[in-house]
Amino acid sequence: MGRPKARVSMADVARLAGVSSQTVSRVSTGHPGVVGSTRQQVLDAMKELGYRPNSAARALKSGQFRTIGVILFTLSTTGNSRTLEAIATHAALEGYAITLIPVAVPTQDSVLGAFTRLGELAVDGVIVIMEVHLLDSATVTLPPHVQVVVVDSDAGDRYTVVDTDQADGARQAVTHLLDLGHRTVWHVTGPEESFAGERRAQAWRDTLTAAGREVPPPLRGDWSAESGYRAGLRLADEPDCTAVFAANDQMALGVLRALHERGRAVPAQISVVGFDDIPESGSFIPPLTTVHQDFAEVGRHCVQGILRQIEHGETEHGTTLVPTRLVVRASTAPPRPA
Amino acid sequence: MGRPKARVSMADVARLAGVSSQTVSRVSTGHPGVVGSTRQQVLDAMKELGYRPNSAARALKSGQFRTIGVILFTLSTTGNSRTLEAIATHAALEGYAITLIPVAVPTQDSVLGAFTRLGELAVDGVIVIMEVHLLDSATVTLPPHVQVVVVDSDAGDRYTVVDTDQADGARQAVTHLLDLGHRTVWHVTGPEESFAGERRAQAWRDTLTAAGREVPPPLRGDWSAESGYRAGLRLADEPDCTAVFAANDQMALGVLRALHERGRAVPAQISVVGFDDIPESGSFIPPLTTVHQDFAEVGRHCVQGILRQIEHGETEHGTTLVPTRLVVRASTAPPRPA
DNA sequence: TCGGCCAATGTTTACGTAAACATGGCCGCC
DNA sequence: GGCGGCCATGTTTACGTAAACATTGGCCGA
Repeated sequence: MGRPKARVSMADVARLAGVSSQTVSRVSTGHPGVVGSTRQQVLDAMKELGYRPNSAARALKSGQFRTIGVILFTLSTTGNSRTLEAIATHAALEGYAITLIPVAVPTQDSVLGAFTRLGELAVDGVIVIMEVHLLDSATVTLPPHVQVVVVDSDAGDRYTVVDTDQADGARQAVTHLLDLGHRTVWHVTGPEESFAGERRAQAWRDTLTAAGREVPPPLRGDWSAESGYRAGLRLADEPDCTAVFAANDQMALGVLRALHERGRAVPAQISVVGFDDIPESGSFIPPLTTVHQDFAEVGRHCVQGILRQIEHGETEHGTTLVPTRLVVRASTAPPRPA
Repeated sequence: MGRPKARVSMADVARLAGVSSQTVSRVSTGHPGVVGSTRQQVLDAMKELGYRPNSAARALKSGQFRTIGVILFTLSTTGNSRTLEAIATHAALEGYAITLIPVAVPTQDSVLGAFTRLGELAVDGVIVIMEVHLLDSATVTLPPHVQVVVVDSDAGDRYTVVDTDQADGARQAVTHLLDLGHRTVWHVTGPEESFAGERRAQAWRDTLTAAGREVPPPLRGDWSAESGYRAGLRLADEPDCTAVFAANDQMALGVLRALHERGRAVPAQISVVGFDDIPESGSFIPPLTTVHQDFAEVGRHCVQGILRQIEHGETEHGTTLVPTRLVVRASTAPPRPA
């Protein structure tokens, strides 16, 4: 296909339509003050030439890129990829594009690197999906006019933060098990760098304490099913253990397998609750009782929050918590009478 | 913080350093021909002012955005999000940014819409992660100079295509089961719009036929664990069924649950093989034998392919297949002697 | 009837960068 | 010792768009 010309500019359209390029600009941006017949001529010319506005020129002129950057460490956790998807969808709805800024390793340095690169990137705002104690605001210099929204953090005083209500979710999980009659609840935690994990663990501890129950030693996991399996093997050896709260569904899956291999029936002998409600959790053996996270809602709030800052200049920080909901399936039951 | 100035331009740096803005440009782009002492002055001035190059102006001048667009339908499948992650990582390595273009529904219209929007987006190339029979090249007008690489498609004659070697993976799965002594292998397919699913099914059929075995009717799934569960319930009622090949791990999970509920032991009575090797599959009950897909490699080839086109103008199309590998775990065994 | 005003459109300019071209000073060679 | 050439740096210009300002021409009211 012999391409007629590398790129078609407003000037080309203007020439063909017999108007000035400014009139083309007015048509292109939908400004008023162009009479119908002229507008139509311009539109025809645009179509004939296959005109597309040059976004670089627009951005240069307006200082706005209509783009949101998303910094994240990994897409391999359900939450991150689902949140990103929701962000992308809502941003597209508002006419914003998403630029992905992957950070190879979750260290302070690489996050700093991402923020630095950001200065050169064409973004109006940034959403950070990451544990934020990695960000030491004192050493990070954000380019001016770049707004930030953070997921999975407690930095609500410095940034706008959106997150799932981790604490309430954990509380619901533990309360559900206590209500069933379990004396206490064991916990398989996330990795210690994770704020989400930390908060789930804290709420687990608080709920038990508030109910006057003993707090068993937590078992440290790393979100992976494999780590859940290792924890499960140890739990299977705890004669007193009748209820487990795993900090995510993958680890719960590992716990289920360990208990199954050790011949500990779920839920007859031991009840298990997860966190996330990944699509597969309803197909575990047995189907998992878990805490549902609304990632779509988190993504929606992120975009909403960043756009409020970008477009309306609002800089009021604060934390938005998205509610969770316990989904009761078949992995929990009252404890077997001793 | 009283921001000193909204944005710092080369002119500002030039003024402070006492040089011309062109010299600043040369330092900024790393061009030779600037003597050490001058260079240092400029660098100092940049640092003092917090100068960051304006990417919009650069793009306008150079006609290159150093950005790759990724069109995809959903991030909720393991494959898509893992592939995207690899693409983002490799693109970042090459100094390219990734712009996400989510398509709400996988219809021809919305893909067309994405391509149209693309014309206005600041991208040098596009990677499409999607079933491509949705793309009718006759009606799609791509902006000039935008290159395309496609995942999950057979359009190798029109585009550069990168994909997992679906056929070989399925062949390995089926052969493994036949080698164990199973007379034939049942198949739970993906949705019919999926090329990947189609090809796995075709290879399953071909492998059985080539071995002179009977081809049982395939059971249609939709990638979800739930659909696998439904298929599994039906398979549990097939007295002849001793081996099942599910087109992905999620459906295999559903099959496992159905068989478990119906009291059909895996692998003693029925062997199950999946596809994808998601991280959790090693923690299924029992741990799943499955076909490992190297999404990282797919992503790498995508970026490599698109950059070859963008930077070297190569337009030779073709298909790159990334090899798969069977991971044998505990869900397969020889059939019980009749 | 004519001045003024508004609506439609045209002209100029600036956004920040970098290529292309221009300048000036110094060094080496004959 | 003079001149050609080259290296370091400066000046001009263009990329495509859109805001700000300028210019038409027609219509309405006094």
